[in-house]
Amino acid sequence: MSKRLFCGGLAWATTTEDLQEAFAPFGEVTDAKVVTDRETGRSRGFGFVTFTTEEAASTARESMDGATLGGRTIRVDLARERQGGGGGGGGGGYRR
DNA sequence: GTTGAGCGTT
Repeated sequence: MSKRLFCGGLAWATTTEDLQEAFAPFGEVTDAKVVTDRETGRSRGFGFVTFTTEEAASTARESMDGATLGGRTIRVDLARERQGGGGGGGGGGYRR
């Protein structure tokens, strides 16, 4: 099981390793990903980080939300579930 | 060579 966090407001230069390195000290990051445009390869300015425990995820969220990374203040929140079904929680209820 | 709230491609 793992907890996922959504990271927004990232600088265009922020990459997956930057996220992984930035969240690593808060817990064991099993997966990190900065969403880049599939066609241009440029960063979309947001990404996701997966932790092994919600405790690490919570600590990272409380510590990194509003923090500065790559020169820009980033936003950290509970990520939503891509697999339809779950959804809810985090940034705000929204259905798709 | 740009943009700035958000929730991702295999």
